[in-house]
Amino acid sequence: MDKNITMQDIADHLKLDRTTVSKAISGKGSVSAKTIKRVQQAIEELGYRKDHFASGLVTGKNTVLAIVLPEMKSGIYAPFVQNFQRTARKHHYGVILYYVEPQGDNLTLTLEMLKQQRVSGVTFLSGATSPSDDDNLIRLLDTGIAINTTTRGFIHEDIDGIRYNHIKAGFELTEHLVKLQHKNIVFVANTYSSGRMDGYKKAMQSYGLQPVVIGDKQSAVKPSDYQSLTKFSYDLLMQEWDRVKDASAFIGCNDDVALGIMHLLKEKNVSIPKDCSVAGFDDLYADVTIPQLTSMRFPLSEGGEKAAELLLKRIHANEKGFSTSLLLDYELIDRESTAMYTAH
Amino acid sequence: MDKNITMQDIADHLKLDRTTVSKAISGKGSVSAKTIKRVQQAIEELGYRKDHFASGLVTGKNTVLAIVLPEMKSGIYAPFVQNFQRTARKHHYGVILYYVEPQGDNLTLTLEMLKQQRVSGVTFLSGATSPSDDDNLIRLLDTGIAINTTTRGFIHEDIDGIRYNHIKAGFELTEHLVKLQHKNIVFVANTYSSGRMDGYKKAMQSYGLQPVVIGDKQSAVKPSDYQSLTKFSYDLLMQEWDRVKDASAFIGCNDDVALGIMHLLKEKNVSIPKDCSVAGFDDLYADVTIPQLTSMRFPLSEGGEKAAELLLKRIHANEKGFSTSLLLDYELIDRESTAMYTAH
DNA sequence: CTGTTAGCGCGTTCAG
DNA sequence: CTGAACGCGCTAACAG
Repeated sequence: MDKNITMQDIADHLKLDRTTVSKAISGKGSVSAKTIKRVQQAIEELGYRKDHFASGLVTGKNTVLAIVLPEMKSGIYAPFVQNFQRTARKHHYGVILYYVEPQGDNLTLTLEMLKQQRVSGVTFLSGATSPSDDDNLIRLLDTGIAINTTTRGFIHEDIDGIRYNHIKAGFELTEHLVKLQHKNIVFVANTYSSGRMDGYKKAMQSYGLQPVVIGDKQSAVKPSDYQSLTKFSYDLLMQEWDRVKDASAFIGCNDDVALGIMHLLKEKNVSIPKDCSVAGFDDLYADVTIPQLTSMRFPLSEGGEKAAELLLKRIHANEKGFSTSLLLDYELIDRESTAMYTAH
Repeated sequence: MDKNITMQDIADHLKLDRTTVSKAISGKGSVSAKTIKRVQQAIEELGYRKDHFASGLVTGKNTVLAIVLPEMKSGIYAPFVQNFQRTARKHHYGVILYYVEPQGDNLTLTLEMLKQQRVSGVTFLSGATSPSDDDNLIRLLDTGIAINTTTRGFIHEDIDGIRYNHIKAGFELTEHLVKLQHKNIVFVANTYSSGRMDGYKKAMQSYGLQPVVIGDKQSAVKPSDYQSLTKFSYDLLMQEWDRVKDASAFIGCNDDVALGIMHLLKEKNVSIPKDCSVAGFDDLYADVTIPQLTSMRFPLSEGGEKAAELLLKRIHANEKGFSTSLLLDYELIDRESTAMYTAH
């Protein structure tokens, strides 16, 4: 009754061969313009839709992309996944998700499943793979699958890369505060010193200001002792208070850290942003802080979109030999926690 | 060279017919125990792995499950998705994700893609479908796909449901505070009065205490005026302060609201939890508050696991005619923001 | 330009 | 119990 109609059906209806129809649709073989028209019309009439799945069996590629991402409790990758899917959907591609345990051994299984499903392209998110997996990724290329990664260095000329400009983000946020007349700006780091801090230092130096970083190296308070970076930065600031209490602005190396700063300042009755400005990175908690936190928004949504686009591009125009590398910028989201410096 | 070996290969190797091998593997037709052994051995030897994709073309079902979820910026569903995938992977099923815009019209496209991909089962998350879509879901059943939903009422006897026990959660959290000797417990609601509030009221009454709810109906401060529930609850409490300042405990109808409460209490120099306890629901921001917030953890991870299991169960034992309905419990996560009541 | 002949890898009839 | 035959829906190499 509601049976799906196939190429055969439209071939019968037109007294043609199914393969001719196939060519008319794909445009691969040579078909007369007239029959192409007829086929197109019959397609409309009968409401035919090509079965990509069946087609996948013979071509070896299904209209599906995949994301491989690390198992984490945070769910931080949600915007990436969402925009990746949205972009894929525009091109009528589905999106399969594979989680891998960092340091786990299920990447192998994942790669098997990718192949089995005839996935056309896959993005490996930062944390899902390490350099030791690179050989496997390169081997995966032989199956004709499109590949890219985020936050990884160059792996292969046929693997694209998406990176984030942490340094520029650090620079811009610092510059923003400098332009608000702040001079005494403290950066609260983490033992893992990312490019964000480098950007901060660069900005401070280029404006002739003295960088002050706490929490980067041998502070008595270590983030590894905490399950929460917020509490870490709170305790850190508490301990280093004498050293930094004259600061008119704090930058947390991420929003968790920035929140710890805010908590401590409130406790010290330092008004934000009247007496002191606070800013962070990632833009995760803007809506749950009072005042709302100024933050450099991590371009995850954009990343998802670009990743899918890169895959699609490789799939449709399969030129080989050059890896494109995208460097995505953060975006300053200026909210209530930062303001013009005022002397007291 | 590295060619995938097929049933044909193992048939050749055993001088058998391909279809006999197929039967030996599936156990459907009748095959001698001896040849089954031989086949199993050859499978090991040659490293054969069944191609589920190809098999999907003939059976009409691929070893893939799907989740349909609403496009939202929050990414709250991440734990659900992650555990769903983890469960699916155990059974060698893949997971396809489809986002739909609430009130958008791409659900139709999504259902088409589900069918095209020969998805074996699908979970529709709360917010992705509304009662007006039910006819489409029921029609989808005809394709032999397994279906369940979360936070939806009964739809069809062949569609399972997962629900969350909001009332019990409200009750338990309130009871927890009562057992800490609190008597004056205020519930900060939202215009949408969920079961959480009902549970609160029920608990208060059953302990002979007077429920006090603010923010539920005609308060001058309306959540719709805010993009952030945190700011809403902060302002609300500010305005109603005279009425509730004697409370020894506050319950926010979710963690966003609870954070607004915390912010205001800090500003009023009410010490948490010494002078006043605060608790919330969902357990989203535990690690970024100081003190850490006591909260009823929303069983999203469990939901993901159960949803996948329900699908798998329907797929493998295809009995029809009874819809199972799961009611999942929240879990009290007792942290620093709640403490025994002490008179001042 | 069209149709023929072969598959892709597997499942489900039927005879033998 | 085994094998032969047909089909899932589509693509790709040839001939006509």
